[in-house]
Amino acid sequence: MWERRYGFPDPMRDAHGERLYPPAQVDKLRLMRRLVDHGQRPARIVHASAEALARMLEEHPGVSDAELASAADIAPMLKLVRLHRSADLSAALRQALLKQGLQRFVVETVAPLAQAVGEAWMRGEIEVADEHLFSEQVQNLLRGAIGAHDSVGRPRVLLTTLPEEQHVLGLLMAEAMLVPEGAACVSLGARTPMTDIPAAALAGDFDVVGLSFSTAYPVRQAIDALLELRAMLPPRIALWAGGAAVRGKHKRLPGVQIVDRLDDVLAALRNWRDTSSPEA
Amino acid sequence: MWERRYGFPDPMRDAHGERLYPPAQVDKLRLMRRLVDHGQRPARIVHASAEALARMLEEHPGVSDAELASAADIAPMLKLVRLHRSADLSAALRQALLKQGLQRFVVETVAPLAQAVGEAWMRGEIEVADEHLFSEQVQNLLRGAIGAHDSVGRPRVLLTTLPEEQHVLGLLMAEAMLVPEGAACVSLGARTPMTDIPAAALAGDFDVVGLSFSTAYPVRQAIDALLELRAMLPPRIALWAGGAAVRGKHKRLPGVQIVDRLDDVLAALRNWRDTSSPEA
DNA sequence: CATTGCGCTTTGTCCAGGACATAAAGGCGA
DNA sequence: TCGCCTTTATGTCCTGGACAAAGCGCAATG
Repeated sequence: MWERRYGFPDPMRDAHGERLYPPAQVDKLRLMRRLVDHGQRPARIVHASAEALARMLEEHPGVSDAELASAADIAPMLKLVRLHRSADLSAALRQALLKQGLQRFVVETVAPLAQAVGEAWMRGEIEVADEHLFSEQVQNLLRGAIGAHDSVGRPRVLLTTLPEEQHVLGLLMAEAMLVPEGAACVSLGARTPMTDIPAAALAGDFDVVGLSFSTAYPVRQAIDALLELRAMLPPRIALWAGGAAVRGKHKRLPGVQIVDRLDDVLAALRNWRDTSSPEA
Repeated sequence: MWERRYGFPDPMRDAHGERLYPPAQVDKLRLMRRLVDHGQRPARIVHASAEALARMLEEHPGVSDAELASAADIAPMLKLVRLHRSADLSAALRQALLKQGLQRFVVETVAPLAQAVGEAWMRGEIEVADEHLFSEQVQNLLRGAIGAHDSVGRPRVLLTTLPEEQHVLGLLMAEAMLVPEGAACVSLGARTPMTDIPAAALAGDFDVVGLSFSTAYPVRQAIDALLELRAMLPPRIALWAGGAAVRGKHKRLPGVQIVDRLDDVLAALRNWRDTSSPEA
């Protein structure tokens, strides 16, 4: 479609008329994708040179001042990710966990570091492999810490993502916030089909269903899916949603508890206990 | 394409000519997909009724006798998966791990149970959510157990999957086999781009790169990718590959160590140490 | 008797131009 | 300054044709 409309990309053709993309065009497309993911529109950037696009990425609005401030604490760890120092990164994370405790570790270390890693990837400063490495190390640590808690309390929370969303860190962070408060969390991991979610929620006697949506998730699709899910779930089961795609969408999502920041998970939990305990 | 060629599916159309698939056709397509994944060809099954397809699934060749035998031991756990008893399943797995130790747990419990769960899903006896739940519980346990070991020995092994392969259990099982033997494993999780793998292997001073391919992975694609990767890696870095898609393909993959069964991971490890220790 | 090679059949993907639903942006009035 | 509405931008779907590639069976060979 871009080819027809903007004249770019303009691939070569093989002997049978199929498109062959020169590396230079692929590189430019990768740069464009990052900018589009950040809100730029294709028509605005399609005619810029690769160098100009790279410059736009570096000048990108970036993290807010508040986040930059906390970034000072996590800078050393970000450097370890950049240098592929997996063993050192693992040790640094473990130390932070021991020092801060699970909940503070999530709020003060994992969340800002994940954001910083994502930003760095957006700017092309680190590679996919580094991002994967970071994600794995955090998963190892969080899963271990979560596993150390019992899960027998209330509410019983079912955590997962929709099929298009494959990022799991959001779920794990939520679980790590909830478990120390005595909630019983069960995570289905990523990519659970829509129709399976209400079935699983009913079968497992859950009080809350929690979904996570990362930046890349289409806002409209997230809202439609949440409203549909709300209609499929009985009223006694609460629906919580968190992540960039639903931030600030309270108004458009009646009956859905929006979790804008990690702290809000705890607020939602208190709220649930206040409104539900009388009947228990 | 099937619509043009076989006359099925035959969707309704909305006011603007776009296809609308009645639930019955979607159900039949789901049954067909399972059969196709098991090697049936579309033309053979497209004209059968939904009932006939369901019968074909149940009569499907299924597990071998040897696997059935060991399945007797895991039957109780499979039942817990079916009944969505997440807490009991978690406890049963934990107990098996303590009793058997990490390596035996992987070989005797996790692997056959994963296979049984996959088979049950294929037959429609359990839902996607159950499979996810099982996978999550196993991940929690294995990651915790792996994290308890140091990773400072040799060989240094980099584990991951290619972009089309999202199953992570194979990697975790391999890691769980290797770590108790004193190998230093780093997993990048699933879906690492081809070009990032050699870069990460060189940057991290690795001796071995290990890839996992599940049943659904196209055999041809796996072989091409492995040969390409072999050419991109320096000779001193070994390339190991495991999973259903590469089983028995030794001949077509010179220079690649094929891991047919979990035990072969240990054989490959011994082999590497025998051939590499003299120079160390 | 197992195995390799070859040709036929089956199956999936690509091509092109047209149409239109839907999201974002900009203008206008309250 | 906010919210609504029009206009523009953007992505997805449609159709029918063509062809590459994967799978299957048969024949020939060690």
